[in-house]
Amino acid sequence: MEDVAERADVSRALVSLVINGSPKVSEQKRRRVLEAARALGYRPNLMARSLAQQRTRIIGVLVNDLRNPFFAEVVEGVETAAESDEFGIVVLNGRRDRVRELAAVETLVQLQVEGLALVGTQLDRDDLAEVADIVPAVMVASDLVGSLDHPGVDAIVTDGRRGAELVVEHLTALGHERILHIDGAGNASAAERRQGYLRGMEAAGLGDLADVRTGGDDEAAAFAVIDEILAEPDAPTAIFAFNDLLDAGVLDRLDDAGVSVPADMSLVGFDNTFIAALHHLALTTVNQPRLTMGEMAVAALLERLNGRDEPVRHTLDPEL
Amino acid sequence: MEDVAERADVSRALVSLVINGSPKVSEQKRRRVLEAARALGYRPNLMARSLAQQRTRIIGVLVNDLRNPFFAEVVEGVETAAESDEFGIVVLNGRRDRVRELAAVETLVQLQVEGLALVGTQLDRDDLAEVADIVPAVMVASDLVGSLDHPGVDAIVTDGRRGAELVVEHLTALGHERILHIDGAGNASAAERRQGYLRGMEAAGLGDLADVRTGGDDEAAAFAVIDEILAEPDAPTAIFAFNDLLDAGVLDRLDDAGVSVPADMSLVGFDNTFIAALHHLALTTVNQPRLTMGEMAVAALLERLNGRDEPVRHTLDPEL
DNA sequence: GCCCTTGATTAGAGCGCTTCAACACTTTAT
DNA sequence: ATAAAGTGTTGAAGCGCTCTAATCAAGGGC
Repeated sequence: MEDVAERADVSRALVSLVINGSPKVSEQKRRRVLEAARALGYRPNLMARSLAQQRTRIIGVLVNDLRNPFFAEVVEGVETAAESDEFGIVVLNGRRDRVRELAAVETLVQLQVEGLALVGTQLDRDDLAEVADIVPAVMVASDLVGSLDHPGVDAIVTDGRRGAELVVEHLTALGHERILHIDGAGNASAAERRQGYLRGMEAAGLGDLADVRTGGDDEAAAFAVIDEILAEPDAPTAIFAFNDLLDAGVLDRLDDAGVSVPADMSLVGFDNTFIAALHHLALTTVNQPRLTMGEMAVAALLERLNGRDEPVRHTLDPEL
Repeated sequence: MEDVAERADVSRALVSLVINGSPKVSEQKRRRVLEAARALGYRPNLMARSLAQQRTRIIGVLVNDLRNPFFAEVVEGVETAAESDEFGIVVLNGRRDRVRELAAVETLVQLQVEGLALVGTQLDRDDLAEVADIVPAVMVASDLVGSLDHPGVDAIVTDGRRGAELVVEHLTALGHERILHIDGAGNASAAERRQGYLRGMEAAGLGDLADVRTGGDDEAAAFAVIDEILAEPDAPTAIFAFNDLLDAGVLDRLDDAGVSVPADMSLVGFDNTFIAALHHLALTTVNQPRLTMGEMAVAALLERLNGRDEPVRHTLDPEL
């Protein structure tokens, strides 16, 4: 910056004004500075700028699992919204490991992000207690584990309970009674969907046929469960899987076992990822408005930055 | 930091030493400082640290498209490798837009990243000319457009030509002759695979049956092409799609048209994403060692940081 | 002709940290 | 006893930028 100033024969302060597009710089000097900057290949140092400015204009995004297309799309929503508000984002990948998530949050805070978007994370209230006092945070697509709100944490979620109920209603309408649920094990959204399933079964008068098995959140998690189920008497006629990824695994294993879908078994997933849309799979699934969720998350953070103090919780309606 | 120093009754310099785990601090003061830091909830400011230290320990990652599981997995490889070398990564998503990619590179440079991993990007030599003098860069899974090397840019690629040849060999071995290729349009790896396809066809004595159509790199890109093909006389008996995503789209559209795979049409993709592995699709595809590629990229960058000056180019072998 | 305003420019302090050289204090060698 | 070497600690400069307050030049009003 010093060099640019010297070459343009102005002060460092003026270079700063030009770089930041201040209106009170004469056209003549502006040109001189820009020319000098180009000639020297000058690039402002974002670190130094942030330090001096005491703000970074960065939103930190922590994702449960980048390989899950569902989360990837939520992140895209966050990214577009942030971009249009002149914010940058830094994405860290928790890779389904809660400890890694915790470390990532710490990194982001130290990076001085101005807001924290937690996409599908498994963090609980205590994990965020300290952090939420420092930087506004918003949970997206999963809620604080245990549902104990923190006044500094907003939430953008789809109603997983309702979504699961929709699934059960759909299947019972098709005449199914033995409907089994393979859940998301420890995944942050698992409990909610499980509850919705159970409630749906009750409501349909099928309470004692309700059957929940422990699954997970990727294809591999389905294999053991399916083998187990098929070996039992009274196999279900329909399976509701925690999410599309798991559902795809279920489909695979059923295929291996010669069970054809939907003739011998109905299948429903959750998230409406592009996988479900592939005609060969044609999985029934529950849609969550991914991009919108990402955008709403950014909106929530910006409101916080503009002074809002009470927590906000947007619950979106799922659709079959 | 000042506050911590005061509370622990030491100088700011000593706090710095403790935080950075310097060995030459007495156990007693180390304890006092850590205690004070905890009590005050002190968090080092990464921006300030980087500024003072004149290094960030951050690797910038620019991805062509995060929604493509192939790229997501390469990024995971980069991430794990970076992590074990005590580097952080910042991921930016180009979303298939070259202009956005260019802007992202600029952002990363201004962020003072110490290395640049360009995953599947469409940038060319000129785009990087300036940047590559400042910060080491490595192209992953795609090469500089035009293949004009830059001495500051390394490359980790799979041999797309060979991969495409493998595909053609596979299909001809099955007895196919009318093998059509739907390419990746402007995608960075498209040209190479196209060439491999053409060469393979020549080698099999099928040069005049070679037929390349413009596709793209996502499912939607396939629709129009398939409609077109099916309307023509002499439809192909096999299709080689640019990548798995496109291939899935091809499969979908064939399905719509009542063409069954593989009975009426053979299909091959590229990348070996988990999509191809789904039994219901069971797409034949060409594998690239994604995680390894990510890890090699980091290794290449670190070598640069340790003084290597000549460019390096690792070409990995694809596998059907 | 003087004072005030307006607009453009600059000096300099400060952002939170690291690090080098200097310092005080011990320990060891002579 | 004294010099030399080693430990642990600190003062202060500096990283590249921003931003406030001060300075300067040029009109405009009286």
